Amino acid sequence: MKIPPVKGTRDFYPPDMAVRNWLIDGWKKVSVRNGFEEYDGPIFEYLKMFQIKSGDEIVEQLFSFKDRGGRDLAIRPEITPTLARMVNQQINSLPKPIKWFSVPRLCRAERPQKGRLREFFQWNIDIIGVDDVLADAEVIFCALDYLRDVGLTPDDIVVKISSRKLLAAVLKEIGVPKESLDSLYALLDKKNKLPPETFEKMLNEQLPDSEMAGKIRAFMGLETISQIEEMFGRQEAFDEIVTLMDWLNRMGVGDYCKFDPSVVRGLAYYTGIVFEIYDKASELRAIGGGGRFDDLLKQFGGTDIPATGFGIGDCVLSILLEEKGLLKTRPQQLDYFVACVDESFRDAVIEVTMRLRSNCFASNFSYKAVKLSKQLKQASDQNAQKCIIIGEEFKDNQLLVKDMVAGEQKTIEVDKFFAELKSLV
RNA sequence: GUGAAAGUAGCUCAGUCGGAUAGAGCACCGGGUUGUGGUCCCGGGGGUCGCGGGUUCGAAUCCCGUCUUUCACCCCA
Repeated sequence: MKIPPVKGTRDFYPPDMAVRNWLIDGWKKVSVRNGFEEYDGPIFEYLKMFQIKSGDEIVEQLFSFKDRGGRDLAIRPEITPTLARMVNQQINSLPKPIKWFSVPRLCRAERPQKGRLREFFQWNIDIIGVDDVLADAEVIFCALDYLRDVGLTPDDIVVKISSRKLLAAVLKEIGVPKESLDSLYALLDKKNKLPPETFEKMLNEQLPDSEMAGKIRAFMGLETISQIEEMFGRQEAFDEIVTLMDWLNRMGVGDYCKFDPSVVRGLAYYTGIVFEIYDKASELRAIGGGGRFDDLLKQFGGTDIPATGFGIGDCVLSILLEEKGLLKTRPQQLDYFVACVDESFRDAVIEVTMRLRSNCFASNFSYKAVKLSKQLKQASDQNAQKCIIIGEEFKDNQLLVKDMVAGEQKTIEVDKFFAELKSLV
């Protein structure tokens, strides 16, 4: 019986795995050089952990199950609740600020489509315990540090930045009642994702006052902070976003960043700076996004401590990098391939190979003592840097070492060869 | 969860007014007489045409269902 892979999942054959490793190694490397430490949690948690932050409707998007003790559990669709739980558990003993990162494997029971699968990897970084906007800048820098490192330029991607505080202030200025804010955020978040007519219709439904609706529409279309100041007067939240932009410029990533009031983020828990990273052509869904969530740890039963962070998934990013020709792989690398001219040298092949391996050199050999030309082909296929050819000269304790890149070869005494290797390690 | 399109070898695809042993390129395996790879030449294996049912003398081809993929919704933590 043939069993197909589960809907929305991927098999990682060695070439795919090489790409995945390259991608994730890059995330980890950049996290570490930005001063973040890696953490991880279990891949399943209590179902209710995921309801605290996102509500009941999210349960439909979860892979959930009962364990044998009747506990309601779910495979993690995000790692932020786990982060909150872990931080809260040891809040008093953790040195502040907490700068942690993780690359969790996540599952969401959504309908797969371009750039969205049911199982994926997501790079998360978070700074907990700093309410300075500098931390938001550092988080954005960290994302761009990676994206720039892999070769994406300001012509390829843009970080659209706004502020929940600013949005709240403007909506208050406009006269929107406080109780309509959350549902309005959800709608505004969709502005660029819906056809204009549909957005208009939904906006009018939520906000019958046409004067208010008009002002909101005008606000969403603004491109600079000073325009907002002209239209709505100076707001306290301005300083914060001006400072953020200033930091990003000083950090050298200002040309990737753009103020954009239409960035809202759908989730209710964001409290300050919010941002989303898009491909410049806007043909793909968001590459990633994040923002400040100062109340979240408290909601998870912890202390009142500020936090900011982001998440970037592997699916959309891979598509973009592939399109730009920037996707690299890290294929199999062999230091040595040990070949022999005929069957009589098989024992020597095994002996030499294992000795190389014991000295920490990646080495391989052919199970069948096929023709030397075939063995060399295998060596090429496996990207061996060098080949050791064992033939008649082995009887005089000599090895033939062939450089597969340069094509040169030389004979060397066995003991001398291994002595030189040791000095290399 | 809703709607649309697609599914033929490991991959990219050809093949349908319904007709005989279903093809190509790439990949894979083997060979090209003495101990040298990344090129070339020759040969080979591999498909119950996604799966199940129906119509028909006969189905890869037509119809229905189902699964998967892709696209658009819902959603996007």
